[in-house]
Amino acid sequence: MSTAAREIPKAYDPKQVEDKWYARWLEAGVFTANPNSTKPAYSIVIPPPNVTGVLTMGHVLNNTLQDILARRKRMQGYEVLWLPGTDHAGIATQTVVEKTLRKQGVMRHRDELGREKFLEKVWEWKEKHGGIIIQQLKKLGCSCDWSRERFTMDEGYSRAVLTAFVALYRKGLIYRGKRMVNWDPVGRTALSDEEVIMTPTKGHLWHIRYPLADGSGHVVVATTRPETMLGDEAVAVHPDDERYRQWVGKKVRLPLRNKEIPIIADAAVDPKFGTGCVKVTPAHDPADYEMALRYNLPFTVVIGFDGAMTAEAGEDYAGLDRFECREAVVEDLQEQGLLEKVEDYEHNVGYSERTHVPIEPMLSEQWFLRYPQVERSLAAVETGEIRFYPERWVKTYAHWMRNLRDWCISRQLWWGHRIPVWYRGDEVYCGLEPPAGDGWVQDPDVLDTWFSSWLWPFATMDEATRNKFYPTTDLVTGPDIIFFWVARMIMAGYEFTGQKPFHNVYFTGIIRDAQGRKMSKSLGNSPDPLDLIAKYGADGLRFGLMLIAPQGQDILFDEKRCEVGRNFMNKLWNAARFIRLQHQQAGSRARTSLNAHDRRVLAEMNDAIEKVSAALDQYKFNEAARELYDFVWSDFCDWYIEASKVSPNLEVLDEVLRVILRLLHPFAPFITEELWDGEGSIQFAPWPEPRAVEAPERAATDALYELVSAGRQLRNDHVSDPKRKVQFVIKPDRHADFFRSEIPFLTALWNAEKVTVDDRYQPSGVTPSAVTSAGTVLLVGAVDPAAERNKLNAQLVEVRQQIEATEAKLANPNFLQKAAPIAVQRERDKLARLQEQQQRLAELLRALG
RNA sequence: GGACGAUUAGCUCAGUUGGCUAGAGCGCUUCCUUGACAUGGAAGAGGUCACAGGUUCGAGUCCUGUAUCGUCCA
Repeated sequence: MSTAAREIPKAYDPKQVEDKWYARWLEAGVFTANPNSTKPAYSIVIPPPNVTGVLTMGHVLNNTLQDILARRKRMQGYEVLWLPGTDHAGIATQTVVEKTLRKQGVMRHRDELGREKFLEKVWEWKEKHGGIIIQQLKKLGCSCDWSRERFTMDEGYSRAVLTAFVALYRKGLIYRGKRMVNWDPVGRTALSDEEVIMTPTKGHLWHIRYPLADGSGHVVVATTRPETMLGDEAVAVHPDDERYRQWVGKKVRLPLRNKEIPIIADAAVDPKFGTGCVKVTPAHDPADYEMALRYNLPFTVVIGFDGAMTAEAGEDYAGLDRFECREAVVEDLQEQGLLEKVEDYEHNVGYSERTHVPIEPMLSEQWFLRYPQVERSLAAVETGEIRFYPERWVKTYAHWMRNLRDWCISRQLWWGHRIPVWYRGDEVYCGLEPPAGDGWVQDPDVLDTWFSSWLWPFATMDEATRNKFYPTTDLVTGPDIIFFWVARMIMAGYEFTGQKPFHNVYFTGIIRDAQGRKMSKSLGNSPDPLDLIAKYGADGLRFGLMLIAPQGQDILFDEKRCEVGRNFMNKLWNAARFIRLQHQQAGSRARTSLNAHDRRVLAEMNDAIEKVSAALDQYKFNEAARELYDFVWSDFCDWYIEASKVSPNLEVLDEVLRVILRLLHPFAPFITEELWDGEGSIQFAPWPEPRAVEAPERAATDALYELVSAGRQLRNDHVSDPKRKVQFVIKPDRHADFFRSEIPFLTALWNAEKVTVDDRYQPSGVTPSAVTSAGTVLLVGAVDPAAERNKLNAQLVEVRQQIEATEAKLANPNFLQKAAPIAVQRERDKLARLQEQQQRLAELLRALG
């Protein structure tokens, strides 16, 4: 082995390569987008991860896809902007910081610190833990323009958020009002409808007797939340319900509270629920709230913002937690003989997305937004002005857009953009700056984080950048935030820029573990991507993931996938290593002197270019990855490199490798850069285009490869000693001259002593043989005649079955008449081939005696 | 209850507008360290394409229904 060859390690080690190249790329500034470039623009904005978050498999998937898009466009000659950044994630970050400060004994509740002091602590936290995820994205190889990194709480961005608020306020789209909202008693804040997760929960249905005020009996109401009865203001039945018609207008005496409340009739009551007679708690149930408005019922608040019972609940219950109170109420009802029965009951309970506790419907003063540009945003997606991939998400989007309810945008948090509204007595002022004069007090609430991120595609850009790169080209995100983010960005885009924010939206799948469970921190089933990168390399992780990420389907992730990716990189490494070693040896045919293998691989390379390009154009990343995998491993390594060992054509080897590296670069940026020997960085090497090639003899090479496999099988079945040199004879039915010219190739791949092509060969005695579609392969040497006969008979049975099936088809006049002529011809050809094989098998059997 | 998706080898998935003998990877069995690669090579076993109808000369592929699983919405 020459010294040069020894310098190329046998196994690919990504550690030696990845960090080195990323540092060089940063140094060269190759990711920085130039707004003055004359190249066509291509842009993506990153879905900003939580600033204090860490990289998850979901991020790996999402950002690999974006990087593939960005890198390919760079190669295709676009000026690419991939704009990164992070999100302040109001409630999530505040919750985490509060928890930590409590654990450190700094405070029990944030009120002890006060707003300013607390925010200082959050910023400290952000400085310490923010940016981890950015470093992780770099490890993954993401080609973001880091010079444009943004944070939703940055000064400029904050100003954009407040400006948007003021504009919408002045348009009358933002208003303040006392409404029934989703209250998170642990986070102590209101939430939007989207932040409530409905979860089927096992509970009970309590049937409670409410005595009639006139003492003439009782009605039975069914409820899943008995503690709310303390705030009941009516009992309701459906107006058409015959069972209760005579009760309507009477009064019942509310147990435990000893007050009279009316029985009303309302069409909102479901007569099939429970007894068909329901309690009405105006202050603690959205449906009851609506009913109360219709009937002018009072709103008695019995549960406070902290989730504990208020004084209105009565002295027996005031101060109890809502769930303790439930038990107490049930116990008391039971004692008074008013509990008719208890059933097990499963129903949907809303949980806070963040704190995971049951949401409390609560009457409270909040800010709401009437969504702008709804019609236009809906039409844009339905007409394909904005395209969704996969398209089926259009329906989900449209359904949500058609059933919009005003967005509760205020949060009772401190970490976030403070609402730009000031009060003085009855005066209200909305503006970017506090109004002049004394005595103005700013609204204490902050805005929903999504009220800032819906501006992300344009508020992250300065004017020059916007002129070049807005509207952005592609957005890559998960379908779980289609309402939270995607839909709202579209509305914001039209409202504030008059344009759509992006042309295409690609929705990824959700990453699950091997058992199909969603990856989550609490389950501990989510691997740390950095560990995976350390073990398999970023390229291996990326490629392994891409192979299993079908468009819009959920992805069952298993670490095995990374092995596939790593192994593929090693395979590629070694193919390149082989070519380098060849360069050090004498003897190569000229580029112009192509043999059948060269022509074939060049034609297959063209197919690969076309298929990979087409797949990427349609966002079918896994198809592109699979095509590359198959082309590299099977066509290039298994067949072409093997043929090259017999007769190399170095220029073709180099050419194919260079195309492979370029096609693979978006998926595996590091190894392809390392192996690239062209001018400059591979990042700006032109994306390959198919070019005219000499027609490959596909039928002949197919037949040749079939012969190779048949011969190997004979060897495997009949020769136990792998070192033993054997002799093969081919009795060709076609391609005889070609086979003859490929004797060196066959000899090498069969590890044979001698290969002969002879169409008149007559075996003496028992000779193991195999019939292929282009001829018979015989392995010269004695074997067990019975075993040979069995094998041939088995093959004969199979061939006969196929002959019968094909004959039946061709005997069908309908088929002959109606099928496409080419389909008929195919069947005829197939039959002829099969009959030929049958004949060969019969001959061999006869020869065996 | 509504919408959408899935159901093909032990596992995870391909399978274009219906048309050669339904493919791949992993796993499994046998053999192999031969000068690219054991992160590898060769060969093999393994499938009633969820079920039931229908359309068609022909259905894994199209239509209808059913079942199971998943996601979103109410």
